[in-house]
Amino acid sequence: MARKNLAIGDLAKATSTKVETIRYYERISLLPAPERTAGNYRSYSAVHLGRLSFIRRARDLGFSIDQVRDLLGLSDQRDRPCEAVDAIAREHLTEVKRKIRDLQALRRELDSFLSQCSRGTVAECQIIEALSPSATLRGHPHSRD
Amino acid sequence: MARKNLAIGDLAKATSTKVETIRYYERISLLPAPERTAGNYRSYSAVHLGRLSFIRRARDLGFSIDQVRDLLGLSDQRDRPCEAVDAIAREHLTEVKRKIRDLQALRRELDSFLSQCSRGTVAECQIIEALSPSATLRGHPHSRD
DNA sequence: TATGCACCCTGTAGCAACTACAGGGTCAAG
DNA sequence: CTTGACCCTGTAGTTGCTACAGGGTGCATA
Repeated sequence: MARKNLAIGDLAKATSTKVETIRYYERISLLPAPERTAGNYRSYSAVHLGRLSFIRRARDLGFSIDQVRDLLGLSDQRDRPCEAVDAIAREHLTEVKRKIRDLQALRRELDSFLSQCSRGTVAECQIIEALSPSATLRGHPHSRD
Repeated sequence: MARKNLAIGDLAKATSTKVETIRYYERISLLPAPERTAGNYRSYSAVHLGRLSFIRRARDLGFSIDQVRDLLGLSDQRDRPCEAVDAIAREHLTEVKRKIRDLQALRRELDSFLSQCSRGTVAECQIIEALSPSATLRGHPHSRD
């Protein structure tokens, strides 16, 4: 009673995934290999659709492939306590928070560089100046060659 | 009057860069190839030290290798207007802001998942539920196999 | 002088997570 | 029966390094 099987292109469209990515997921055993048609085409069932949707969603949320693999494994063990799931999500959240902090620090630095730009020549450019090593400790390199 | 030339390991220490990374930068023509000693060791001058420090700082600020290449090229054209420098920094800032926004959205989602975790079994896990495709549109997969 | 040992050399392969071919085969429409 | 859209496998490219393997160099010490 397999209702409607999907070719790889259909699955790709249904999940906004590239065909190559689906084959890649199969190669790394993230998505199980589907049946094949007489012409050797992959033929996906609703189970695959569900599984790939799960993967995509988790990937969109920034979980690594390994984390997704763990989450998938856990999601199949429905009677186990969900502490492990919680732990993965929590670990990921910590990572995300760290990245946000780092990027915000970065933004402040870039903001400050840009606000100081006097639109003169490169020689006076505060951005280049800021990137240059210990600007006050040396003369301008190549200043008179 | 070359004051003090550095072996690759010294340069690595001075810039908190791995030796392999320095050789990699040379291979991709980001850092110019230095002189060699009689024994074929790389011998770096203060110019290299300055250039690598610039590269590291820019990389720490999240500029891509190509952006760093552009910034380096511009920093050598000291009499040109610094608009191009400004443009690179501005473009990068836009990217950084976008990443921050994305990550904050992500954090909100993860926060909400975690706050709903009832510490029951995987079957009731809100995190898994949230990742699962259109949860209301289907029964539990594998629910009775 | 021999012998460690730390350092250096080249070249290549690996990491994540895809993406993009090349060089074919399949299938339905016209 | 040909055209075109799709599919197949396999391999190489992407970014920015990092990690070997299998050697050579240079200096101190026994």
